[in-house]
Order: sequence, then structure tokens, then C-alpha cells
Amino acid sequence: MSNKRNTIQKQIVFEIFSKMNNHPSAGMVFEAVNEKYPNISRATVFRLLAEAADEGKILRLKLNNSNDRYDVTTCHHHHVVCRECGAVADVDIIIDDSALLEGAAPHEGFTLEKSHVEFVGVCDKCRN
Amino acid sequence: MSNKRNTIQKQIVFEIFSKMNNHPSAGMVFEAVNEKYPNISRATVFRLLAEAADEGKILRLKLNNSNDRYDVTTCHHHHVVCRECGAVADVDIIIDDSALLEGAAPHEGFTLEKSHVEFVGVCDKCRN
DNA sequence: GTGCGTGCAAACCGTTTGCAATCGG
DNA sequence: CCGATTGCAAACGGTTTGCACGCAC
Repeated sequence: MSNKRNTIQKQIVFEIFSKMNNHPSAGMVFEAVNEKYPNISRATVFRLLAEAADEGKILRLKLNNSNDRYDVTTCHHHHVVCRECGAVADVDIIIDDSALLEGAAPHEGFTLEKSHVEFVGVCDKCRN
Repeated sequence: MSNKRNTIQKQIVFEIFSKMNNHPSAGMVFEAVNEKYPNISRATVFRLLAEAADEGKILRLKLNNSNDRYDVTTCHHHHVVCRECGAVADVDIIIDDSALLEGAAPHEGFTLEKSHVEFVGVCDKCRN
């Protein structure tokens, strides 16, 4: 039900993006797209990802020590960032979100709405 | 026991930074410093904060929808970001860190080391 | 005196934008 | 057709850096 056009660029970008399982930044998606389709511009990749994130079709993550990362999975889950290389992966864990929200006492008149747990760790490669 | 020099700029920057309780970005610290001490350069403020963060004396946070924020408090605690204006505040909550780390199953060979809970919410001003 | 720390301005890097050309519906 | 979408290149904003000078030690 989108009033948006279904362009070739959009198909290609999301085709390639959805096959990347490393929570890539927009730049990383552009690299991957550019390899096979050098005529698709950087701006288009950035625009398409930002648009999809705004529409809630994908997630835009801000994590420690890295640029914005995009995530195909929009349902509530958590992440780990490698402290060495910045690689990102999903973390399977069951966390009672509402218990967290209720148990928390924010300062200065804030109201809490959502929570996200970010783990820091090491990836396989960087552990040596 | 630092082999670093104790310069006037360093004293001033951290004097002012430690009085800001809004988890400021480097730019915000510079603004505050610049108001009273216009002869201290932006680069110096950025360098001093980055250096202190590298030494573990302060925290460098990357949170949703904002630049890097610095935090005087280095002990383990959690944060909330206003979804409207990006303001940051501490959140008091007791979370069993090791239980989190043990209960979590990271993908792709990651080892977890630390956790940080980031809440999204609204601040007093933006709630209207 | 020595060399670390600073100020300045320019470079940087990821991202965004203005605009004319193009393409999808 | 006609306006949404694209490609390009230039602008942007926050941060970093190279270099010469000055200050802490």
C-alpha cells in the first residue's frame, strides 16, 4: 500500500541489503551494491535506506564506535558490538521489557518508552 | 600518576565539563567553555575529552539520534534518550549484569563482555 | 631548555542536498 | 504526461589533523 514507486534501484538495493547479515552501514551497502551495479549512486543508497528506516521497514541502529547501522529485522531484539573491529551481531536473549521499564527510575522528568540492550564483546576474528 | 601535563586549558575544560550534568557532546562542552574562555580552541576541547575517554577517566557514549556524548560517571549505569530532542539522562535501575551476560546467546562466535541498557523515552519539555 | 600541548585553519569522512535529467505509473 | 526518483557534484557538520608557536616541567 505504498504510494512509492517501485524502481529498479530500490529492488536492487534491498535485494542486496537483505542478503547482508552483518548489520551494514549505508556506506557498506553502497560498496556491495556498487560492486555489481556501479551505476547506482551513493546518494540513492543512502536515501533508500533512510526512507525505509523512517517508514519502519528496517531499523537504524546507533551503536558504540561505529556509524549508523541498518538492520533487516525490525522486531525487538538486541545486539553485540565487537570492541575491536566494530562488527555487529544479533543476540538471542529473553528480556522482560516491561519489567525493565517499570524497574527503572529515570532522572529529570523523563518517561521511558522502550529499551534496548547493547552488549560489548569480541568477535571470532578479533579474539585471535 | 599521569605523565601528562596539567595545563590551564585542561583544568578549565574539566571544571566546566564536570558541572554539566546533561551528558554533553564535545561540541556542547566547547560552547560552554567558549562562552567564558573564548581563547580555548575547539580542537583542544575535542582532544582533551577524547584523551580522557581513552584513558577511561570519562565515558564516551554513542546513543540513538545524536553525536558522541561524554559522561562524567564511569561506573556502570544506564541511560535514556529523548526521542524528540535527543536529551540524555541517567536511569537508576538495578540490573544483574552477569545474569544478562549468561542468559544471552550471541550469534556468529561473539563473546559478550559488558552490557548497557539504552532506554528511549520523552523528556519533560518534549512531552508538552 | 625540551618537547608536550595548544591554536589555527585546512582536511577529513560520512551523510545530505539542489538541481536537471529520467523513468514509472 | 507529470511528478517521484535518480545521479551527480557540491555542500554540510561534526570531528580530526599538520604545523608552528608557547608553556609546563
